Amino acid sequence: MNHNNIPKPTESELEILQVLWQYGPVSVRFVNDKLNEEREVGYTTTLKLMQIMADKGLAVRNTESRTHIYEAAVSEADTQMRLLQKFVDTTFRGSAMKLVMQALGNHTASPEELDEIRALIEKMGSDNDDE
Amino acid sequence: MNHNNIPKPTESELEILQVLWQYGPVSVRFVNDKLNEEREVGYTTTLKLMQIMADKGLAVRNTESRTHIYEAAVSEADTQMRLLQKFVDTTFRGSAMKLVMQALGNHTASPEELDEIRALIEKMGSDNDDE
DNA sequence: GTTAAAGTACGAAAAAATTCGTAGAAAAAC
DNA sequence: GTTTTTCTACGAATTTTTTCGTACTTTAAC
Repeated sequence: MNHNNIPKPTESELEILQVLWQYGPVSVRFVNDKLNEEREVGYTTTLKLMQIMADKGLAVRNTESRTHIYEAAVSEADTQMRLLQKFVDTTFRGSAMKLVMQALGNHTASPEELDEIRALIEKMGSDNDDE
Repeated sequence: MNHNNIPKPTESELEILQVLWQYGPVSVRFVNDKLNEEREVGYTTTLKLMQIMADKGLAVRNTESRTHIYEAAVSEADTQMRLLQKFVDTTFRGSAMKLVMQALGNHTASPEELDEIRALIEKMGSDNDDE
């Protein structure tokens, strides 16, 4: 089935997407093994989930060989952005800044990371005439 | 019922918590009206949810008068932190920095907000001119 | 060739979350 | 005082998500 608007992944689907994003086109067996490093999941459970994901358009699969190979059909950055948007809305009532402050305050950042953010801030401050 | 470890709120429960956090101790009617500003929700639906929340320990209620008054039993900041932690893990694979960059990059920040972040970064011990 | 192992398909059970209908009590309106 | 409105209680239907059992097919091992 080919849906035009891809829905947001569920928790379990996101776990699988993480594996697909990290390791590229892989088999169900591979994904299931990865998931089982964290928690016990049955093989057919993972299989079913990945089939559903293919159905929803979250993943694509190559069925040429008997062992189907799955690949993410949505980009990591896009998905993160979508989920972040929703998360900011529901949890931080839309205040991205509050989220940033909380995340920053809670995390021990390295000087390099802080420099990165500093650079981004400078860039944002200089050309904020667009968007 | 009094649970000792309060579970993380579901999506719907979080919506209700937002109202409780913003408006303090209020009635079910009040919460339901607020929710209906966004989307249609039946009164008994909201009622049931709030009863469940009281049961779980997410909210407390005063049943002295016929109209029960509900109040959040978990703090906004704590809950945000808990949910943020989980969100960073599942969506950004634990990289708070990537989340911050994404959130910053996606949001049009005011100069005041940027100053706030700049200040926070300075405070985090970044007064070194390395690299 | 037979047996065992590894795959997919798929329905359906189980679990979790959401929504609602109905009953009955209390308060308000008339 | 009767009727109407407003509230809680609560079971249960619905929907969504997750998990799994079983059947069947293909490949690998022996």
